[in-house]
Amino acid sequence: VAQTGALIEQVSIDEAYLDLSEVVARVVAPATSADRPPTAAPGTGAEHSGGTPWEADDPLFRAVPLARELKRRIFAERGLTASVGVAANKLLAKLASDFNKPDGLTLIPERDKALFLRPMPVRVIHGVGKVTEQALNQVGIRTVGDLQDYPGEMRALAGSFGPKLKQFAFGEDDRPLEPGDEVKSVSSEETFLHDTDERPVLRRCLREQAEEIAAKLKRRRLAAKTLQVKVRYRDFTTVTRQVTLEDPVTDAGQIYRLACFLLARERLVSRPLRLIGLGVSGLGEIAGRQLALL
DNA sequence: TCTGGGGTCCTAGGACCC
DNA sequence: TCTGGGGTCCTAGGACCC
Repeated sequence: VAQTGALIEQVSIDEAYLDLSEVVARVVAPATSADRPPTAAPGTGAEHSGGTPWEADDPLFRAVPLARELKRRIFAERGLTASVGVAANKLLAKLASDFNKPDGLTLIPERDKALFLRPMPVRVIHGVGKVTEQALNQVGIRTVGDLQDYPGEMRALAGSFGPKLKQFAFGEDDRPLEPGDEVKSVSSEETFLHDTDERPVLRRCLREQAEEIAAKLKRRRLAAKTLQVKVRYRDFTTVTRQVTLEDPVTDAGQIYRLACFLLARERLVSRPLRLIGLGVSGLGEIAGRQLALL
């Protein structure tokens, strides 16, 4: 699929969005109806043929053979099944891929999307976690359909995510694919088997974490402006402290020393720790030399 | 579920600047 | 200086995702 020239956004180690719109435009023959996968809308058959004309979904159907081929290749080369969702945007594609999990191929047609979403719990929407779910439940919103019908101000329920959430509820999503692979932060943390405040143990741990982080920075030729330490206590309270540096750091020694300095200054190891961690952000290309402004 | 690890993005307050 | 407005950067915490 990569060879087709599709735009790819890698989300994680085993998940990615592919924009096949260019590719599909070049595909000659539309898929035959025999090639179509089952569409996902549960209990919604042909009864709503009005609205969006069927032609709008044509590009989606054309992508299906590509999705099949992708699954076949993954299995042939890795022995792994994969789930693929075909839809007109990221939100729906993700939902579709989740729909038939172990080895699925699901298409959500444009003309069915709002209806397809209605019976689903709000939690299926990307960006709605435990807290937002609670907030929505509080006002009686349980399904995406409830969300669609809710007349109130979404901002009050979900903050700045509110307006977007409303759009999502109708299956509308205009987020572009982001093919870049820039890293914004690098971190390392460890939870101990037994809580500890023994300095040698903590130091060894920090040392390793600093080295891990430095190695990653080095690989990407990055330097970090901000360094953060994190500790967690027995009661699970978690505290972070950070410093922003004048001169970005790159090497393990610097990172380690700064971490020790922060921990000491803030007296964070006054009780045994369950977790200790280290992270850097404010990443930028390593300064080879400062170029003259011209 | 006595709660891992590596990330991204948002929020809110404060310092500081013009 | 009993007190504006707009902006940036920094800090700490938290929601969410895989």
